[in-house]
Amino acid sequence: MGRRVTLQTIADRVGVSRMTVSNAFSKPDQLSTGLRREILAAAHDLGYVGPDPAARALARGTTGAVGIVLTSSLRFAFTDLVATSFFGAIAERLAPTGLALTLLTSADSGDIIPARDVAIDGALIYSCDPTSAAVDYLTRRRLPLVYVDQEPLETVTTINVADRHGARAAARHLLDLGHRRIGLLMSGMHPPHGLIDPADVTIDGYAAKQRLLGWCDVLGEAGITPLVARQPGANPEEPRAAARLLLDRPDRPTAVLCFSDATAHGVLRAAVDLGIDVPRDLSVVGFDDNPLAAQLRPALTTVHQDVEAKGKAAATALTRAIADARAGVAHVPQHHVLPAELVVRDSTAPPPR
Amino acid sequence: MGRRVTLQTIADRVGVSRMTVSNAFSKPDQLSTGLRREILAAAHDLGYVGPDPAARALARGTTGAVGIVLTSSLRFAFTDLVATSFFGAIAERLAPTGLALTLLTSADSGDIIPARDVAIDGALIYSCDPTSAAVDYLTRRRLPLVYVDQEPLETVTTINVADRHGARAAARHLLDLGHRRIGLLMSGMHPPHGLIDPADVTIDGYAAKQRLLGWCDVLGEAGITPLVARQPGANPEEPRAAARLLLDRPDRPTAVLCFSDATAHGVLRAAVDLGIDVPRDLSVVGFDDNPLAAQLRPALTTVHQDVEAKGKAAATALTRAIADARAGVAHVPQHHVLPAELVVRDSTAPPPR
DNA sequence: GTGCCCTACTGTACCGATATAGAGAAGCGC
DNA sequence: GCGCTTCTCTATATCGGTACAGTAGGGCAC
Repeated sequence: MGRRVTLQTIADRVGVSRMTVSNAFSKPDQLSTGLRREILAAAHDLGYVGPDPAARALARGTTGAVGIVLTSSLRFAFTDLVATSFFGAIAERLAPTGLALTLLTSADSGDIIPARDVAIDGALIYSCDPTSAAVDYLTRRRLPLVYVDQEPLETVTTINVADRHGARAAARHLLDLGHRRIGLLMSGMHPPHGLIDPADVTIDGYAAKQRLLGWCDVLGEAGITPLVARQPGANPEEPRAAARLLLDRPDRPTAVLCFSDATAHGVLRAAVDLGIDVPRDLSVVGFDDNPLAAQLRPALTTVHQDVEAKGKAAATALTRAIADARAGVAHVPQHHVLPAELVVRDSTAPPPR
Repeated sequence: MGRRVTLQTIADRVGVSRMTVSNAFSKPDQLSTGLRREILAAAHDLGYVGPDPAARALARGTTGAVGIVLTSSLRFAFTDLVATSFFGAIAERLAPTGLALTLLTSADSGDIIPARDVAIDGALIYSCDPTSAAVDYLTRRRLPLVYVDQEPLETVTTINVADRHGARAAARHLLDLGHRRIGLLMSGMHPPHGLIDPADVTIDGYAAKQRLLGWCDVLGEAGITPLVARQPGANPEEPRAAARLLLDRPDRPTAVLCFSDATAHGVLRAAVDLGIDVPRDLSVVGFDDNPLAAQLRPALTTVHQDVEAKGKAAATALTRAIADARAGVAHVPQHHVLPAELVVRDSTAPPPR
């Protein structure tokens, strides 16, 4: 059985040095056209496909792929419209650079840590526990990193959305309409679930925390104590159930601020179940302005974030960080904050009298 | 400036051979606990993070990542609910094996071909022109491959859905209800668009072809010539416009068979625009049974495919092919066909008289 | 005490490329 | 004819690991 075909095989066949064959593939301007043609022909003849990516990665020190680390349930990452739009924007932005995108899960248990074992040139850390083993490895490996929707860290480039600002605007909007009994509907995998004290909210994720803080900034100032419910987020039916914790009660809120459009959708459906008219009897505010928000009925008042721009910014920041690293230049961490703006549609109105 | 820390650095420090250090990380049972602890401590001390993935990939011949090749617009791949659910199912299935998933685009122009330059252990070929350069490289590299929703090829393991069968069921359902004037709404990026002859349909993708064939099998048998419209698929507004080509005419169809639930959604919205009642005045059948189909109003009659199972089957087939390759066993190509079944909901009824 | 196995570790030979410096020939100005 | 640059191509030294075949020493059976 013949050995595998490598550069050397071709070099021997053509009678040139291995380096020249390498150049024929990787640096065409380093050799004469004639010889190059001859080499490529011989390569084709021998069934050689091109330089082995793994060997090239070792020799060059670059792999041509960047990672994106996801902690939260994979099911969620691919079900959530906001997440998928974000991935799409990144992939699209990365395509012309030739970088592939590798999905790295960060299950914290076991010793399966792709982030440790897969070769990449840099990574995006997205909606991911920053203390996870995966992030730890990447950091210690000194790979170029960009944090997205994570607690800002001085030393790392971050991309964030003005969630707190947006949340404030949402809360203020309800106050301006005259609402005083206000419910908050949070999302999060870990207990406690159900009706809870705002102070007890175990926060999952930086964005969730910022949104809650934003609401409380405004409500607190107005002396309002909201009613808070919390639900595990992945399943579309769960928000609907959680919403009833807020709606099935005599002193039910006249308005609900939701962690996302998906949870808001659950509230709308629960309202239908209960015969509560939105916005006449109940105002609902979402978050994200995902593609469905405008199509819901009533169209959802929500806080818009530009996911497309977020993906673009993340991809650009990462490619820049990688370029800096390659050039040996010290990378100066940057901190982008993208706007989040209230979009008033048809799901909010003054409270019933 | 000190050199990078490698296994050798640690070996020198501890006074053992490099191989022993390697074993401390990769084969713990090959050395005594005490020595191992000492080595790991020294490694930690020196800031060594673990074996370099690129070097390991070269030495071991495996990378810990598999690719998924996507041709169709990336925007589409991340916008389409069917595609994203599929990715999710794959990622979830892959996670416990420790394999990461690398998204490989196959832009046919230029020499940016991640599939050629990124090291992977195997790949899924999904909704992708089988003649693309990316697929060609992967094939010639003799990487384990699995084709999903592609024209079956004897020599490669394939995963397909019984699209043609499902399409037949959909068409038969309309005939059974009594429909005779039937429209088809196809999706495809390439011209011609608009109202076209079924024979002129340039097919994009194997699935599209199978669906069209299935419809025509049944309609042809019944002596019915359908009215066919075609639209570029990515944008949610486009089906709505294309639908009007079928609906804005005196002899408008009493029923429309749609390439996907997304296009069916467009038809439903066009019907609303035109004041046409579904299903009283118009029956609409989708394809895929995506998560939204049941939530549309009226709930969509459609052809269900189990995307979750498709992802599972794809991931399993690929990991098996990779295992076979590693073991040096000849891989016997398998051809899975998953069921596609009609789900009758509220968007179909007998034609108006 | 001899033979044998087992454990723990070592030495050498790759894995398949690229970087970098430099050698030899050709072209050019003066 | 001399020196200089340009164009091609070569030689050597990595890149950072892992595989595999040993070797040395200790324990055990008989």
